[in-house]
Amino acid sequence: MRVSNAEKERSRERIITAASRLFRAGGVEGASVGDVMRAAGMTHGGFYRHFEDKEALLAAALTAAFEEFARPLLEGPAAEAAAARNEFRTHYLSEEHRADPAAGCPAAALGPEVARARPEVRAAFSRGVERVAEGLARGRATSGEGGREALRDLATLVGAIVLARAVDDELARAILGACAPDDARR
Amino acid sequence: MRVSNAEKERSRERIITAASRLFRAGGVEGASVGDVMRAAGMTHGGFYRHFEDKEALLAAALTAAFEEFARPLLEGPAAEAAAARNEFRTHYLSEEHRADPAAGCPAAALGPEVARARPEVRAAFSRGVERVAEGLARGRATSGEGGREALRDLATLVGAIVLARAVDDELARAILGACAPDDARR
DNA sequence: TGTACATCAGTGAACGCGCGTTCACTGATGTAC
DNA sequence: TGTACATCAGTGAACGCGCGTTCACTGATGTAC
Repeated sequence: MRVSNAEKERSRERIITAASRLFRAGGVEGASVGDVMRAAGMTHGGFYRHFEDKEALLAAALTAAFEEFARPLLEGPAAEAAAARNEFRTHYLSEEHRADPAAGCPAAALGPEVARARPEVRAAFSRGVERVAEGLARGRATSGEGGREALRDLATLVGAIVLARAVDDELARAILGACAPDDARR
Repeated sequence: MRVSNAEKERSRERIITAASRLFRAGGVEGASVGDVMRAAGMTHGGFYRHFEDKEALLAAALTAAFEEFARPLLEGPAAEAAAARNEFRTHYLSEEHRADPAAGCPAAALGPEVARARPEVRAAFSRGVERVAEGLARGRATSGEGGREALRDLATLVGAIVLARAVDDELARAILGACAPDDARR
């Protein structure tokens, strides 16, 4: 039975939200279209009324995940940007973030899979990375150097959590600790 | 027809070498057991004379890939450790490494998949990360600080290449450039 | 505003396909004497 | 060293399974008048 346009839009949002969590948790290949639709409260058949194919959903899920993930960096007043950045970094390198990829950084969870995906998916990922880097650059040197620092910071964070999640607990703690700010300079 | 023990051992090495390349190139799920065996010059049925299952092969492939990848850092004389480290870093952040994951860093190519794998696989990955970190720590401060720096360097390298491979070319260049040593201090 | 009809969101069965794994078989290799 | 037999590496067919995607169908919604 047909549902209203407003309800269709709500269905679409539920699908994207579910995919954004399930893909980050288990990888794109670890969550089937059926899994995603079930998590969104529907059956699998209706999926193709919303997306061309599974990879189109991945693009939408990445955009949503990055936007949500970068929000704390981008929404506060400029004067508090440095504080927001520190808080972001601390959370990023926390045991909670390591243990909960479903709500965590999409770049760390899906990078290698996106590297093998269609240009459309890579484009969504690129825009997301730019958003996070933009957030990390706020309130920094206005020259190109601020952007450079932001990108290097982001790379360190992503690498740290990718490694920490794949290694045993002891080594993970050493990695996360090594990448944490060790003084006020950072 | 049965083959000699020596030939069996050679078969095993070919399987591991093929898997180590194919898994890095396309992900573990992107290369089937049949693909690996074909690349090793055999048919799929014999696979289980060598490995319990596909994940056991992943553990072996990770060990081999890390050992090969860390070798340049570990084998030279101690006096040249700093130079080897710089060369390693430069190659790591190069366009060649970005374009050729099959011969590249196993951590960057397979981290997220390993994070979801069995303890046996995670253990092999952990030992590999330790080996690379050991290589990066050679000739550095003997205190704990040298190891800390090595781990942070490794995280930056891994994150940079994970991001660079998933984003478009222009942003990739910016990321790799931002993580490259910009003076003799690094 | 009301009516008649076209549209289409969601359902659930079905499809073709590739996967990891198993198995019977072959015949060369390993081993016990 | 030679012989007889057990072992087992590799082959290729077959298995069960889950996947992405398609499709006929239903009936509520959207729309043209």
